[in-house]
Amino acid sequence: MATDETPLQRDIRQTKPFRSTAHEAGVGLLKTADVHERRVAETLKPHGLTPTQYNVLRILRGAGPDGLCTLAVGTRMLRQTPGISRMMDRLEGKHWIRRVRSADDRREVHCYLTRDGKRLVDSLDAVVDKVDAQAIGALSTAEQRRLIELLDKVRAR
Amino acid sequence: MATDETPLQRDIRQTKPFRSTAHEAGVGLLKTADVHERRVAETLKPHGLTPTQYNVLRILRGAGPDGLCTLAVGTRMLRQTPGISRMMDRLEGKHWIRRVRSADDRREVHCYLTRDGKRLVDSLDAVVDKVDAQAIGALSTAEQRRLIELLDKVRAR
DNA sequence: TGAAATTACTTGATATATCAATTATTGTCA
DNA sequence: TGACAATAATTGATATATCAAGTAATTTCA
Repeated sequence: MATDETPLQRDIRQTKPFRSTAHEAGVGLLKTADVHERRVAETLKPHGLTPTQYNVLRILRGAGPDGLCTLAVGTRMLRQTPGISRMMDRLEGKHWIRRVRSADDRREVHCYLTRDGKRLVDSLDAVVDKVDAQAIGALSTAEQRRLIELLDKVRAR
Repeated sequence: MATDETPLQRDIRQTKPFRSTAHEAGVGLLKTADVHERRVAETLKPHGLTPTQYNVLRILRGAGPDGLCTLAVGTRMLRQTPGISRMMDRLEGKHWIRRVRSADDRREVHCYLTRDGKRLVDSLDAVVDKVDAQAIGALSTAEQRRLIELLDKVRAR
């Protein structure tokens, strides 16, 4: 009475059935995110930055000319990133961002996109949109909305 | 004409609307996976292992007494892990796995779970099942199946 | 056969992630 | 006020990730 192999089982070469539907969904979530992030990483690679770096630059672009202090960037990131200070060091080293200690609260360090940084992120919009369109485009718009909804519920827990 | 803020926008404190539904889904996927993996990591932490280490041990348990050679483990992992050799070094250092150079093909190194390793994974089944049940349990079984299906499609691309 | 390609790792160098501890600054409130 | 707590960030130590290059064993096939 062999049940049919699921696509996920094939993807991770797992011969035994999943212990529960919930477990299969959890595993599928992690595996799919890994696949998706790698697609994005591959796209960004020729431009010399990682998904995390790209994420920071986009956040700073969204923040506009006022910039954002370091920890505030951290709370907006797609992946929790404890080493954000050092990450900023590297971004500053590449002249994509600039940092200034805040005048009103001298504990804070405000981060801004430089002209170079802005130019870089802007130039990446097209290619990144394309990855999303291709990868997520496997789903119809209605399915995409359904996926968003289901993921919202999982996070809300 | 401010559109309503989506749950994802709140989660990543993003004020601007997403450029496309596909992009929102991609972002939601990565964010949700990060949240989920951290829940799992938190559960495993008191037992002294990371999600990746746990993944390896489970794969080896599934492989049974014959074990699996290093690269075969790699293809089964939830996250692509180029540094698998060194990861195995560490697992061996903790006496959770054992490695033997294969007799028929001396390029291969077979990895097995030790008794300690087996005992450890076995002891973790309950808690890990519980995280999945709690986190993914935000969805009904039908919704879980739908999620699995949608994720399958994204990976298939 | 035997030289060349392929496979299965291993190793070195560097980037990033994680956690704990530390510093500087600001907020709280007895 | 002034001690104490809380906040924002940095730093040090270590684990893990990534990529390129190297090594040893096996295949391929002219």
